[in-house]
Amino acid sequence: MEVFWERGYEGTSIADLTAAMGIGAPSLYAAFSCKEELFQEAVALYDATEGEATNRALRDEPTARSAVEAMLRDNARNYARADRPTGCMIVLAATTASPRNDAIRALLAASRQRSIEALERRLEQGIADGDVPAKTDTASLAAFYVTVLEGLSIRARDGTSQETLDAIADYAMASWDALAPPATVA
Amino acid sequence: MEVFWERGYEGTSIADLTAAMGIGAPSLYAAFSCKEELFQEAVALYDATEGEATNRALRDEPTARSAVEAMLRDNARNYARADRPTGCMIVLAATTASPRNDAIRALLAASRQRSIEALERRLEQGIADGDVPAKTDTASLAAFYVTVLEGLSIRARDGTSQETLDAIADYAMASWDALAPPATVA
DNA sequence: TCATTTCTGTAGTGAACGCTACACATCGGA
DNA sequence: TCCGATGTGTAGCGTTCACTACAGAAATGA
Repeated sequence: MEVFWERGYEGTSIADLTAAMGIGAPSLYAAFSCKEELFQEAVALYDATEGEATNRALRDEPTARSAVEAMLRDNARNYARADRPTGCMIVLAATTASPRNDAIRALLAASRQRSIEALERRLEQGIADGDVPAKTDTASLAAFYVTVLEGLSIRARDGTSQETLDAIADYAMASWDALAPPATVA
Repeated sequence: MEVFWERGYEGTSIADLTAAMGIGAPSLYAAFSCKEELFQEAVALYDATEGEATNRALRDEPTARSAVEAMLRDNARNYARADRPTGCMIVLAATTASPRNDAIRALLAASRQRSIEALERRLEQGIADGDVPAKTDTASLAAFYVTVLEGLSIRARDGTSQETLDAIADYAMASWDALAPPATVA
């Protein structure tokens, strides 16, 4: 998973993977049918581990605002960690691809789409809870915050410091306060 | 340039390029010494053409706010155009790479860094002009808007509609109004 | 018209790709 | 101790990669 995360799908060879695992190619193919299936398993592992920060924020935070803020900040902290690849694997590992590998790109695009939809549902829950204005365009607002989150992955991969990533999250949350100030909630 | 833009550096083969150009490999190598140099020329062409929207916004718009807004909206419109690859080549063509091609990734990262610095200088000009609060952290604010811009490339590549990209730009500008309202300018 | 130069299409280089056949080592159960 | 099964290392499969030698076509200048 970490090799795919660091180098992307097309930038990772089977030799890279077997070297990282300390096994030979036949052992790898005894466990996974092909490179594509192995990548899918790596994505599933990534979702189950690194994706937990976002899931937790959307599930456990009391308000939609704090959920969005926690999603940005917790991921920003994870993206800049020095002990592993920077940024988000789902965002970085295959932004472009040869037509032969377009299914891989589409797989990650679908995962990103699910992130938008999960945030959108959380915003709708906020409307139901009364902490988000009823007239809010939840689809667009969810797209905005996922856009910032995806941009943070590029920033992190380019070496932007965690302090700056946090400042970016600040600016993004300022937008929330401008559009959905608590005072206007019924 | 369009092939690299669509498929990325590692996703593009010499055969893809010669097919798109309608020439043979020897003709290509008579004009460019290697794949990497050809890519650099494609990036230079991209900067000179597609980069003009951002340059124009930062150069010709009267205030820092309108410059940022024009940068986001003009690029958002370009990113979603149906007659060519979606999103920004500089952002998408090599977010990750094999160690062998890391120079390519670093080349694009340096170009992205220049975008942040160009925006930062425009914000400083806004302070000098009096349309940006003097206490503004120009480095962080520039990083924020470039983060949104880079996120828009991911969104565009995932097929997000131009209307939604525009709405995302709206939210990003709402952040400006929250942090740097015109009323507070001296 | 012809010699010279420039270009291009064919064909193929060595290396790296994803993937696999096969012999051998290792190990649990009888 | 022996046997069958499982798993691994070596070696190599066919293909594609970036890149090039070379011969013939096309274009240029006298």
